[in-house]
Amino acid sequence: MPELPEVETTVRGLARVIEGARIARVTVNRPDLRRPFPPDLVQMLTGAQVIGLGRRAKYGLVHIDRNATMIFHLGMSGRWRIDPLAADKHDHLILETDAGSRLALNDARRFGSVDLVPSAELDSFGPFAEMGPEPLGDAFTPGTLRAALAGRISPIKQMLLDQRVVAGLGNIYVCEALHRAGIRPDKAAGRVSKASLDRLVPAIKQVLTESIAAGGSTIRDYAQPTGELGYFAASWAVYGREGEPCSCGGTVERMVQGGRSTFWCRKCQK
DNA sequence: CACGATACCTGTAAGC
DNA sequence: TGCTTACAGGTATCGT
Repeated sequence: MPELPEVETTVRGLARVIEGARIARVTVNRPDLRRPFPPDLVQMLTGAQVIGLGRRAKYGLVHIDRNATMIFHLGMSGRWRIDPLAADKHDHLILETDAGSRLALNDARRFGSVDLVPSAELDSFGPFAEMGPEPLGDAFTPGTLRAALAGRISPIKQMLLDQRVVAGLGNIYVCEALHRAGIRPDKAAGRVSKASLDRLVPAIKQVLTESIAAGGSTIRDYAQPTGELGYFAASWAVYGREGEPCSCGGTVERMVQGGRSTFWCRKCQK
């Protein structure tokens, strides 16, 4: 999926087109993604004005003037297409604005989701209720991370993917941040030194910030809503680079943790 | 409760 | 050219 930087660039792209606009027409091409669409989705969106966009972790938020918020998740393969030139069989939900723009939520694998909640109840929306801090927020510090990891024996890689520890990281940026901080991905989370966590937190913030500035990471089907590519993939130091040289002179390796690929360098990650 | 395995779904690339 | 297999940005759920 789209991890945090890709959702952030998606939300910014959508905002340019729908913030302040009224949704004139809603088309639902299938009844569900991972979950069924909310039964009142079409009724609530049709005629509503979009008053603002937002993001929580990897979820995009579309606030409308009916005290409601549409929450979308892009799963592994989701993306919004703005004014697509042609229809695609995976365009599942289409919004048309009164200004004539078309927005298509496209998701081949359908691991994504769309929910609708009263805006006042956002914090109690299921997935948000137990979520950890935003990695780019002030509440995410070496101290809070250290407290969250205390006593945990799972590998640090897997703990960073746990949205209850920190919310918004995915496979790519966890690999990249651990590499930047020089930490072995399979080290028990509770045994990562304070000095390492002091490097890890800024490494996470930097890699996310740099990726957002580059427009995210384009892989396969991810693109910003406008169709522009995200260029951060060119900056990956380890992700997807098995067998290639690491900048330290070592070699990037791949291992499997929790059924997912981890890319790392044993020479500079200890 | 923590943790690992599995399921969900389609597309693409690699291997034979 | 098929056909088969492995793998892909995530998360929910179900075992142990």
